[in-house]
Parts: sequence; C-alpha cells; structure tokens
Amino acid sequence: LLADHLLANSVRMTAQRRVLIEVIQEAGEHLDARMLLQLARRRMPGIDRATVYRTIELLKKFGLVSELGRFQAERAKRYYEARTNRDRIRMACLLCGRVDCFFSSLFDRLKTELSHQTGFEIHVIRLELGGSCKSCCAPKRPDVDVGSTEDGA
Amino acid sequence: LLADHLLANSVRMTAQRRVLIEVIQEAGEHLDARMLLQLARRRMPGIDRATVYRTIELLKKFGLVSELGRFQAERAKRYYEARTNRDRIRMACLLCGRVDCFFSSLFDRLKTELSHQTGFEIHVIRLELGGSCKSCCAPKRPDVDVGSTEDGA
DNA sequence: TTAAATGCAAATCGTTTGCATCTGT
DNA sequence: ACAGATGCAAACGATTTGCATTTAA
Repeated sequence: LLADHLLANSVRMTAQRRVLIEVIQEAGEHLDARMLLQLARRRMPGIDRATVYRTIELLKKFGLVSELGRFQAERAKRYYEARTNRDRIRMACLLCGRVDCFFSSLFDRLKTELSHQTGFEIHVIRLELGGSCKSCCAPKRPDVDVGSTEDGA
Repeated sequence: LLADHLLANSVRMTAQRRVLIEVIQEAGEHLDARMLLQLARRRMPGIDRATVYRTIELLKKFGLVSELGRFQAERAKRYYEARTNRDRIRMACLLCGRVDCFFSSLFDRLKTELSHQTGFEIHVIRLELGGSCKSCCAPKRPDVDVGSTEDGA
C-alpha cells in the first residue's frame, strides 16, 4: 500500500524499506523511532537506526506518514503513524499516559472554516488534548510534586 | 505579574528569576530556551542555561507558561510563552517559517464539546496548522526537494 | 554497472543532572 | 543559618551525518 506509492514514484524498493513499511502499517498509531527499529529488527536483525530515520524521512517527503508532536510531558521524541484521510484528534492522559484518537465532524468543519477565513493552505493540522482521562480523573491538581504538569487552567 | 503568582506561593524570588520572567512576558509568543537565555543574558550576562530550564520547569509547574510543540519541520526544540486565558490556534507557514496565532469561537466550542463528550478533563489543548500562508502560497506541492513537507492532504 | 541505500561510528543539539558554591529570607 | 537556587561541566537521548561498503535496477 504505502510501498506502491513509492514504486509509483520510482523510488527504489529495498528489503529494509519493505520491512519498515510493513511495521508502520501494522503498528497503527504513534510509533516512535525506537519502537519501529525494535519491531523491524524482529524481522531483519541487522537493520540500523540510521536506516529507520532515513526511511521515515523518505516517507514523510511523500506524505505517507505524518509526524506527531510529543504529547505533553514526554521527552522530546517524535511519533509516527501511517497517514489517514480524516484528521484525528489526539487525547493524551497526563496521569496514565494513555493516548486515544478519534474524529469529530465539528473539527472537520473548523478545519474548513480556518482554511477559508485565513487563505492558508493547510498541509497538516494537529489537535492534541492533554489532561486526565475519565478513569484517572485526578480529584485535584497537585501543586508541587507531579513534575509533568504543563498547565493548570 | 507572573512573579506575583510565585510570591503568592512563597517561591523564593531571585534576581535570575526576575529577569527570566520579565523576558518571557515581554517576548510574547513562541520563545525557545536558547532565545530566552540570549535575551536574559543581555540583562544578566552570567545567567546559565541550566537556570533557564529550571525556571521554565518551575513556571510550568505553576501553570504560568505553556509548552508548545515544535511545529512541523523544526528541530526537536520546545517553545514557551506566557499563558493566556483563551486557547490560540497556531498557524505555521512551512515555506517562510512565519507563525501566526489567533482565536476562533468555533474552536472554543469544539473544546467544550470534546470535554463533555469524552469526560476528559482538558488541561492543555493545542491546535496547530502547517502549510503555506497566503503570501507564500506555493502554486504546487513540491515532490522531492523541500525536505520539510510533512503531509500532503 | 552504478546511482542509491546501508551500516557503523562519531557528531549534533536540546535538555537534564550531580555537585560544590552562592543567596534570599 | 541554611534551604533552596545557581553555575559549571559532564551526561543523556533522540536524531543526523560522513564515509566506506553493499545492493537494486
């Protein structure tokens, strides 16, 4: 699937790329480089970090994966996932670390409106929520000892 | 202003903190650690990187600054700004690098709706757009040589 | 054959930390 | 006085790069 896009653009298809692409497609959401490398090595032990990064770069260039920001409180690493047609909303629980993705037609509408009103040609749009999920739902915001709190509105 | 919040929580107010806080407030949007250090050094040459990061950490802990993601194509650095009451939308032009912030009531509405529908207690919300601004407005999406394209929808 | 892709190791860059020293209260 | 803040330098972790080697077309 993704591989076809590359072939269509006459990009050389190597064994490593095939594996990396498979892993990305099977893994679904928010895969990071480390995990991608790890999963890929299960199928091709010799594969290198650099190849992972270079392949990601290539896929981004063709618009086949999107790069996500680190959610709040995460180390400065990046996550990747196969592209989807509709834009997702990402909801990260700052307490348990769980990340949920979903769609919203109001969000779709907002995107359209923004594009029209600003004359901005949108290539990527990213909506991320950070907070406490229903299951965790912190009774009160800690004052001085959580260390990962980014906001307190 | 920000300083008062700290004092109210009986946080020790040092010379360095005073300077850093001033700079953050005067600088406005998307300041990164490097720039913050640079500006602060104009007023207090000896100030150290570590102090900058530690102060940012402190301000985040009290909810006085929010941490923003890197926009598309940026190196993995983080930006900081004094907090505002209303949530802004951030629009980054991938061609000229310009970043604009603005508000939208539809966005405000979306936030409320999400919170209600998901039972998620939102602490931070971040909406970022990446694309081409009106002035740049690329006639066509480049295929293979921009290097910063993240998406092609 | 040969331009492009890979592995390896070293380099970058932002950020964090340990520890001895200094400072606000 | 002394808990907490700072500077310095070294550590860290993700990502990137130079270069000799391998590989797909």
